[in-house]
Amino acid sequence: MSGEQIKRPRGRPRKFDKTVALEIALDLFRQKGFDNTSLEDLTRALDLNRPSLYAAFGNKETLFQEVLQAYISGPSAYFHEVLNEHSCIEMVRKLLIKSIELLFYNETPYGCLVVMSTASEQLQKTGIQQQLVNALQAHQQKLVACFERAKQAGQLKHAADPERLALYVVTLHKGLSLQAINGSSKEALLALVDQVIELWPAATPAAS
Amino acid sequence: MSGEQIKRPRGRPRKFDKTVALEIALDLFRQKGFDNTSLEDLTRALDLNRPSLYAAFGNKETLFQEVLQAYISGPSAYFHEVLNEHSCIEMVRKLLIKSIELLFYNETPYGCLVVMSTASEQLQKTGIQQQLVNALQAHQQKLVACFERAKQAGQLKHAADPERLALYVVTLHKGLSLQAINGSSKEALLALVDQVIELWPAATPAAS
DNA sequence: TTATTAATTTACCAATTGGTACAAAATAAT
DNA sequence: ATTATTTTGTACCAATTGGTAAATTAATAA
Repeated sequence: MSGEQIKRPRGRPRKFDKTVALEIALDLFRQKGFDNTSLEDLTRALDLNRPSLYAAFGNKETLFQEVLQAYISGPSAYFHEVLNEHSCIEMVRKLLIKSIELLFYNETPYGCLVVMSTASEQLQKTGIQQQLVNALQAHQQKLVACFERAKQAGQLKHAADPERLALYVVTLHKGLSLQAINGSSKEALLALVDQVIELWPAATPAAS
Repeated sequence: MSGEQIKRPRGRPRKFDKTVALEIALDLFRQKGFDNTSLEDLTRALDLNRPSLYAAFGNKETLFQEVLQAYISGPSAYFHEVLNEHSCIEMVRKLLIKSIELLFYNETPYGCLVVMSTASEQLQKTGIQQQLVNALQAHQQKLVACFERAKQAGQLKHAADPERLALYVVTLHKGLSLQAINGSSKEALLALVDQVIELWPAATPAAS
């Protein structure tokens, strides 16, 4: 029974698990956005008091950043995973569908962490907002690259403009989050994805 | 010279014009959203003190509602005007283009009043949010009706689903606002509209 | 047992929030 | 002139915000 002995740190042990704390905080931030999630909301949901939270995470902004990291590498990892799809129409489909699944992973649809915090003044003046925008734009550029490759490979209509197409997709992507918050059903949004796919400018196969 | 004599009210005259006050407040709400626009922001921008504002508008929520009414019947009147277009593809184009023009009517793009306030807890618990959502859904239904008529008139592909198409359009519409806030240029967004129009499932003319 | 380390708890802080009481000022009606 | 009416200006309020100081508790290392 000489199990893996975890080397416990020196002082009083933490009452809570940082990882699950981040998950709970994520849910809060997604539901209410950064500004509307108060320290009181956080400490109540995490069942710890303010100094503990500050000792563990610094302050509200740094907490948000940790949450954001967990969000990126966790629930919204699909964001980058889909880039590996071979067919670009399939990539778009997966991107949108996974986004919807994430929005509805809980019965009451949570918003998107990013979208729900776009209006935050605090995130704006601390530069976190800009950091987020940059990440989104980088992702958009990756989409452009994908579409360019797809065009070379003859997957897209020859008139297709990769740049425009990427903007089109990310605009839809963000729009989905607003629709979910504003009461569109999961089914309706999935149907919307079908619509997008049907309209997709895939190269028409050679005349039969 | 017996010009139209304006019957002045009884007491001390107002220092400010309610109409322009609403316009200024609109700009603030559009930039910062409901929650992040403080009473101090408002009174400073309107150059009046709090009691005056409260005497004239009730409180922050009722002020917002008046602003909203002014917004609906003013800058975003296009919202309903475009419904009168004969061609439904032209309607969609106008809807999206006018939306972009509104977002960029000032050099620094303001957000959409609605989108910038989706995360507001205050608007949620006062029911104003729901009221907004209802208005948007009513508008969406009008789009559905338009597309149904267009389909009858042979403007749309016979496989087109008016319901899905309407959701598609409003999702793009809301997405535009987020893109503007997140730094997309007016030109890029206008190009996006072209993209949408090119993909539009218009009925293919009879084979030449 | 004692010292060290790090977390918890309680209590507090300054700043900001939306909102208001009350007196002074400006106008019209008498 | 006086009164009635309405808005303005000053000063204030309770509640909430993000954040912290200091003492206490729980663990390990000596």
